[in-house]
Amino acid sequence: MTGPVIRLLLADDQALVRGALSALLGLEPDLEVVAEVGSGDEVVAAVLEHRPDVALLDVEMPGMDGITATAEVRRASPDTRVLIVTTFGRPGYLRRALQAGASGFVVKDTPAPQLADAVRRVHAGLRVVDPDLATDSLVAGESPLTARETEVLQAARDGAPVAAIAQRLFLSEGTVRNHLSSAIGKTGAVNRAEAVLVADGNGWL
Amino acid sequence: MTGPVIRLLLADDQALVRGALSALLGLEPDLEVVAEVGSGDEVVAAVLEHRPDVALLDVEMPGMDGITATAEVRRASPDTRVLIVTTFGRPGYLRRALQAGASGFVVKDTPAPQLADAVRRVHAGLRVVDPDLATDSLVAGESPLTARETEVLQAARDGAPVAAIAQRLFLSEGTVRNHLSSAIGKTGAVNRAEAVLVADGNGWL
DNA sequence: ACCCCGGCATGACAGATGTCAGGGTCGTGG
DNA sequence: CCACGACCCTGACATCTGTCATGCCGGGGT
Repeated sequence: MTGPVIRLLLADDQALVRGALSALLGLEPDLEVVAEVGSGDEVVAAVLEHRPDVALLDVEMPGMDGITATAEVRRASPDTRVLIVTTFGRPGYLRRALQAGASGFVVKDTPAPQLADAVRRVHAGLRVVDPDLATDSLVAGESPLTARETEVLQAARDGAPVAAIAQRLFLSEGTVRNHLSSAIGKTGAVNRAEAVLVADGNGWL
Repeated sequence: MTGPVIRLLLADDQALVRGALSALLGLEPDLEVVAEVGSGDEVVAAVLEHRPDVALLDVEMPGMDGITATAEVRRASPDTRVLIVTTFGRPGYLRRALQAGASGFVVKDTPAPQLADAVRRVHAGLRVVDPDLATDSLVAGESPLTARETEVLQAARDGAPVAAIAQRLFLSEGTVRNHLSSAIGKTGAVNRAEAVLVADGNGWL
């Protein structure tokens, strides 16, 4: 092995998955995992300390989500490329990750041998996105919800009644009902519960 | 390496995670992954074909959940022990998995080096359960919901209105409302949305 | 026999949800 | 300046949700 090694950072809150991915990538002679972190807010510090070539970030992590961490990494270490590795291929996630500066986006349904390939392509400056997911992203489009509607729908996630949401967000109950109604209409749902599922599934929340 | 090898089967619907676990366990000289499947309904056939010593099963899989697959495996191949490896350490899952015949239950938050240890202990006839999870299980207890209440609450998961649930389950709307009301009371929730979350979080659905 | 329990059903009703109309304020762009 | 969109608010109202009381049926246990 005389060629250069691609240095990697892994960020995933599930320790077992993180360790397994490290083992998988560690089998590749041209890849080396130099750091692993379990929460989003540890990513940038680890990037600055270890200077990886490619950071593989999960989306849903405690402390900071992978998309926000992507933007931070790109700002703090422009030479580090980001590959998102996530359970849910939600169109909104794809769009926002690419806008945040990610070079690639793979879902955990991807066959294992393809991950090392994706890492190498990202490292070589290419963009790696599943074509089906790209299509879904075009179909789902950008979130039709205003920031406030998104916030109210987020608050409605756990079934909170209008009064509780109004209290939590310092709004009147009528305003909350209006925002929910609007979000229900924009997502084509029959009620708030379904609106939450639609928006969540599209990565709009 | 002169000792015996423990033969493993992996079942997880996420190809990347499955492959990564295979790589992780494959690093152990006394472990050998002899089969991998991506859905629950493929588990038994693969067990019968490959005769693994230990089957590592995820819970939430298409085709058949890992708990049902556990019972099937234990019936079809009593010499094969089952280790559940799951994202969600829900108390109800733990209880039902052990009752179905699983010898171990680990969550994906478990540090990677502990997985091989867990496999060896299960193979040696020991039982492997996280003590915190066992405590949660005792606290949460068995589901207080009747089968019918569970079924109605399941149907309510995606926000379906009462009329739609009644139609889907061939019940009257009044009966659906009664079952939902009962489930809300038993879970201590304020409405059906919260009841779904409570029951889900406890592994009762 | 009776009793208990779970499941299903009906009906009444209070409160919550969602829709719609209308109005005001603020910031942005032409 | 005006127009527009986002946000917030109020009020009216139809519909849905959840609760409660009541009753019937079937199965299992004593």
